[in-house]
Amino acid sequence: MPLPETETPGRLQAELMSRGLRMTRQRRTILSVVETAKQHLDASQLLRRARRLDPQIDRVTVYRTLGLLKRHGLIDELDLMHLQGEKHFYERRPQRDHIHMACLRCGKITEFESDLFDRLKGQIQRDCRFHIVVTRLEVGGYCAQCRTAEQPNE
Amino acid sequence: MPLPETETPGRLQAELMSRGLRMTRQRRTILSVVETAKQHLDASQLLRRARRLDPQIDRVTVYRTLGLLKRHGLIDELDLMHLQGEKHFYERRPQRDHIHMACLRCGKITEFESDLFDRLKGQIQRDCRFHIVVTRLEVGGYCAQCRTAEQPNE
DNA sequence: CTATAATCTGAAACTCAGTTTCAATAAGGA
DNA sequence: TCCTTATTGAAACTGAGTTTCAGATTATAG
Repeated sequence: MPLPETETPGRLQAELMSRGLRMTRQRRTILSVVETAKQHLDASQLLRRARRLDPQIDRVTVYRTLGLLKRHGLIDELDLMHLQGEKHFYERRPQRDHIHMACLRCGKITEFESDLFDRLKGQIQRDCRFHIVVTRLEVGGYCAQCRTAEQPNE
Repeated sequence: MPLPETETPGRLQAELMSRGLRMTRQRRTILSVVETAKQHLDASQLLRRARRLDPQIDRVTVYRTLGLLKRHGLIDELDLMHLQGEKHFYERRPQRDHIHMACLRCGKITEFESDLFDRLKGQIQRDCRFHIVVTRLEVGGYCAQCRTAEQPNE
């Protein structure tokens, strides 16, 4: 259930430039990796890919650039139910929020958009007088394939 | 917006016993701390409280007991939007799932139950043929008090 | 009421993700 | 081009959580 990829390449760069941030060689490289990623990547995967383009990049620069993108609301940080340790995964902030479902058996991550989710966020803003900046809905369970297979032994 | 506290004390102990697990002095102590906690506690807070009751308890036992409770679905692990580092918080699994809202300014955590959330989970199970085991919906933003105060400087 | 076998605990060492520090470097406006 | 300021990289550090293993404890069988 892949979502449509509608963002134009170079968008992150343009966003950061327009906010008066310096565009360094390292940032350009990291941003291009984030923009072209087809799956959710963690910091070390991002570093590895950035180093293929520019072997001199340090992991500390990756962390700093991720922090920058987070603070500017350009990417979202995911836990994906901590299926694989405590690391975080990143994705460009989508036009419309979606839900991440993580299969506890096969590890597959599925994304899902829903009107009910949009309405729920509206309800939170109204009923709790809470101004939403970021949301994270993660669901752990068993996907259609694994549901029908044998059940987990614990 | 505190939720009603309806669980009976000793419930966690009874649950683990009935599943054939050994009830040690340390586990009893840690479970009683989890059961009587009025807020979301992290592992080190839990350790400190457990040590007031039994100074010999080691942090490794706290982590192991938390893992046990998680695996048995008796507690839920929360990130609370990583407002205070990377640690996790714990709460007894409630009868009905709720949403955690974290104020990015004052750090207050608010809980919220919603029919729309229940319906959304139903939709996920049906439309995605996904068997839900655990959900985590966390929302970051500004609470009613902080919304009206000056806006954050970044 | 022991003896026994399996489980649990504590202490230390370790892992892993992420952060801090600070001197050297690079960006971009004057 | 110069100059100020932001950014980088390398190393050391932090903090949460895990592994290891010998010794202690539990539940149970006799």
